[in-house]
Parts: sequence; structure tokens; C-alpha cells
Amino acid sequence: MAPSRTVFVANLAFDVSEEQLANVFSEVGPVQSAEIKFDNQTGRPKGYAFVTFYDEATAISAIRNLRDTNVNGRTLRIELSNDDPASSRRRRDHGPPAPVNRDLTPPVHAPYRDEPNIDLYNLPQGQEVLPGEKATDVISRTLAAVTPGQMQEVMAGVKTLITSHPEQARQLLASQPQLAYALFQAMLLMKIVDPSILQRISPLPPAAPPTNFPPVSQAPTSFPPYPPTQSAPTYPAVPAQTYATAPATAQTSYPAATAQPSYGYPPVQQPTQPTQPALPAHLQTALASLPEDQRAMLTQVLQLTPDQINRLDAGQKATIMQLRQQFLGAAA
DNA sequence: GTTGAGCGTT
Repeated sequence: MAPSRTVFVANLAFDVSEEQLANVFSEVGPVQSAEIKFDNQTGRPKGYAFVTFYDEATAISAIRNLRDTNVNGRTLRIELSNDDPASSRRRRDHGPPAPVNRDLTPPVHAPYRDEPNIDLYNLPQGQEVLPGEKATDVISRTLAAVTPGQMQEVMAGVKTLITSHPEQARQLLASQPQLAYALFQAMLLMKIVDPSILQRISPLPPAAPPTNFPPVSQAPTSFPPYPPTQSAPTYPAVPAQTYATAPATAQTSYPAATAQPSYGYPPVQQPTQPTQPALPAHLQTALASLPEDQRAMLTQVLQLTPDQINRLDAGQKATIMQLRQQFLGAAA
């Protein structure tokens, strides 16, 4: 059975509102609903709640990332909900309802026999993010310490997982966005993907709640050169498991809501931005290792048309041509 | 005015 998209939240302070709760859980991903349970007799909250996300992976991520979170003086206790079969009006946006199997004979093959059986709850801890440090920095550092051979090994393993067990891979990457980020950065380093696709990744909507991990659109546009120049110490080729600790909970109080709660946003596909003309991949990669200002300048220089170059004065022209010669070689 | 484990009628 598929894991639940709902988490059971206990040890709630009695003065926490559903909005506040949804806000806290939005740290980890879009929240579909947050329902605090009340006692009908007394009208007082029972001190626990159910928070539903749009997918299981986010629910699991919430358990990992929001543990020990303090809200109004009490530490949240978060578990995966026992999905009550009675309240089955969810799972609808995940496709049509499963067809009723009228054939009572069990399937010939035991399902999931070959599943790699990734335990999403028991992943290695990964690298610690120190205070004042960004998770992206730790990932960059970790990747820089991985030898090309190790990186290739990991990528091959991931590829195997994705092709043989796509659903497990999806769950793993969705619940561990830092891993997805690291893999993407590794693909850039290994020149498997063209850095220009960074331009085509549409930003999250402005109203997007902060996640426990920066969205890909905020990925740094420059990466350290690869392979690393200094001899890298060997580390076990373990995926970067870096994760940021949940930030201190917002203590803002919210007005009581009367409207049907719907927080965050459904994980819809965002429209893609128009692509902009880009330099060849190998040039972008070369440029990526330069400081921001130099990169911007060089990008402009390399994109000049012959016509534009001809309009420059002699001194500028010579400088420009020299730069272009250096980067474009014969093509200049 | 009170409460503190819990899996769901606000």
C-alpha cells in the first residue's frame, strides 16, 4: 500500500491555529489541508491534527525535517497518519481510481519482489549544515571532494534506479530535494546537461512557501571547476544527504479562519519561460567558473555580432578580438 | 479559571 500523504501531528499547543500549523508545514512543501481536531463537547482542541500534502514524499519529508519543531512552546510530534480508509475522498488527483479487481485469484508474481526497497525513513544522515552555511554550499563542497570516478559511479547507480524503479526514485528525490539538487549539479559538472537549461527553468511562484531546500531556480549560476584542481580526498561515494534544519517556527498569530482551508499551491506545472539565445554548452561551462562580473562581460563580448564589432573603435576592437580568439579559437 | 495521551463529526 502506498504511504499516506497525511501526517498525524500530536502534542499541539491548544492555542495553535490551523493556519499557523499549515504555515509551519509549508516549510517542507505545499500543504493541501491542516485540520486540528476538536472535542465537540467542550469545543476545545484535542491537541492533535492532520496535515495533508499533495504527495507522500512531502509527508515523509515533513516527518524528517519538522521533527523537534517547537510551536507555541510545545514540540511537535509528527508521524505518518494511519490512512483511514473511511475518509477516502483523497488520492483523486493522482489519476483515475484503481479499477476494481473482480478476479479473486492473487497475482501470479508476487508484486514488489524485485523492489530495491529503499527505506525513506532510514536514509544516511549526510553532511551537517553549520549555522550560517547554506545547504547548497555544503553540496558544492561535497561534490568537489568526490572523484570523477566516484561521481560517475553514483550517477550510474542513480540511472539504474530511475530506469528500473522509477517510482522509488521519484519518492527518493521528492523527499530529499537536496539529493536532486546535488545530482543536477553533478550533471552540470560532468557536462551531461547544458547549463543553459538553468535559464529555462521557470521560477517558483512568488507566493511559494520557503522550502527546507532552495528551489532549483535559485541554483547558483556558477559552479566550481570540475574536475577539482587540487587532489581531492576520497570519500565514500554516498549521495550528498545534506539537509537544512527547519528554521525556527514562525510565532506569528493568525486570525481564526472561517473559509475552507486550502494552503499553499498544488504542484502544478509552471509555464516555461521563453528561451534566450545561448552560447554553446562548452563555452557556458567554461564561463561558469568565472566570477559573476567577468562572466557577464565575456558573455556579452562573445555574443557580439560582426556588425557590432565593426562599429567599435580600433582599440576596443583589438581587445574584443583578442578575447574572442582566446575563447572561441578559430571560430572567432 | 481546568487539560497533555491521542489516529479524524468542528
